[in-house]
Amino acid sequence: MEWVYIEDIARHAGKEVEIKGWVWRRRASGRIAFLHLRDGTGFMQAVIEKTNDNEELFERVRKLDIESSVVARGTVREDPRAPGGYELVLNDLVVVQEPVEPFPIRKKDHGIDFLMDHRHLWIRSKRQFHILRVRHEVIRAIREFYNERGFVLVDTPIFTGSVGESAGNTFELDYFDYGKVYLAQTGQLYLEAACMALGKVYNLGPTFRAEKSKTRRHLIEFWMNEAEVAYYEHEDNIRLQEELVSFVVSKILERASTHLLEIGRDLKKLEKIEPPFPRITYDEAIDFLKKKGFGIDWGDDMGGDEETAISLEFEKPVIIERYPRMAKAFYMQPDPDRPEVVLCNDMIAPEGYGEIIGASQRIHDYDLLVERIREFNLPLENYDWYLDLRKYGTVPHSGFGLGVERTVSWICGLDHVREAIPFPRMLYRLKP
RNA sequence: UCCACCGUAGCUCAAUGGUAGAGCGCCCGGCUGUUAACCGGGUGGUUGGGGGUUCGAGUCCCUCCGGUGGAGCCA
Repeated sequence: MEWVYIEDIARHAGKEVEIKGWVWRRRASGRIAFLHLRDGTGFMQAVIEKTNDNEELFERVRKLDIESSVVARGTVREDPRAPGGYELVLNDLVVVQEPVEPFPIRKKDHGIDFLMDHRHLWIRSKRQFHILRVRHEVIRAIREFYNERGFVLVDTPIFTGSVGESAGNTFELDYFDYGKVYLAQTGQLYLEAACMALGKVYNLGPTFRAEKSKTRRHLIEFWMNEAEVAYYEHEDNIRLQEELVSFVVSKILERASTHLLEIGRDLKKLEKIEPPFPRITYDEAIDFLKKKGFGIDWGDDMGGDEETAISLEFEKPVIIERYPRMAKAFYMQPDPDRPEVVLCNDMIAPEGYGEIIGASQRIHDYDLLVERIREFNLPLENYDWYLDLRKYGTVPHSGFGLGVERTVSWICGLDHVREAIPFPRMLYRLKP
């Protein structure tokens, strides 16, 4: 008998097949019983009506506990009463294992603490199934975007000898007798080196921030996609970001809209996402926030509430550009017309989802970069190889980092990034 | 690190300082198409730990532990 996956079931209507999976739900009356099965690719129901010939099977089915692993055999039947339109008319069932005790996550309300403690089991639930499938499609679309445009994947290291941009907030560990090394907060400096070798480069991997942040937008370990392009300037950079985000959203709508609908996402909001995105300068943002009554002055960085207030003004992601240079990282290129601001931008997702991209044109002039490193009181010796890049054929270049979980969270309409990654690492939460 | 809130049955939550309860789950029975099935019966407690106030504490106070949300910082 042919083993088929639930996602392919429609192609097997009328045929006798085998499904290998788990019992998701069970309902039974005196004469008819339903088993809702899942197999990792989807959910479907199996049905059995009691007859003179199948009493033994019927009794086994109506007593099966949820999360029993089973191999179910039967005929695929199209039926409008079945969720999904197809069901399996059972004629045989092999139990691989029955749970040794009742599965803890049942059809009822659970608090987040309980669910997080049971994350290894929680991911079997329907909502998590759909979210993790969307995450998979988001990452697939990101890779596709770059690959179609001739970018080269450059995997940047997790262990780094020198600190990235800021000295605090890094995880420090012992590296044999070499001394201290740090877990990467960003691969940017390496991508800057790589773009001088390969032109257009990107990475996609985990990054680590030792920040004691406890908010719906923060993870300690999160996945970031970064891109860096030689000869790209500020405007080229923004255009690339708009195209990336629009591409990802359109691919999700194309391939994963059923998942989004299952978790209650309003697709109309995503269908509006196409370039160009609205743009405001930092100056305009500050004026707007002051009018809204925020106690913020020119030179201050924006917090989550400020970003949310701005994002709610637009239906698409909004680009905020040209921040004061002292509020941003040392390596950002000054605006030639206004040296007090830098050629950078953030991209703020709609509906209050916050910053999903941080971007800038990088300083390519050796002397200016040295001056900035000194101005920010950073140890010059840590940046020896980074400065080298400015000694040999330096060119303008630009890049950005996209937060994968925040993007997934926005696309899915989640209320916390912890559901956008299979096993979130959060403050004081490392299990499972 | 700081601020706020929370911790009671397996889970989600009630309980004016005065006999610890409900719904769901689970177990048993019933039900011929269920969609969070339904109906009947049963099961269920060191009220997070310690100390204190009080005739009496789930409730008030102190302290510790754990959790959630937020701030700062960022993707």
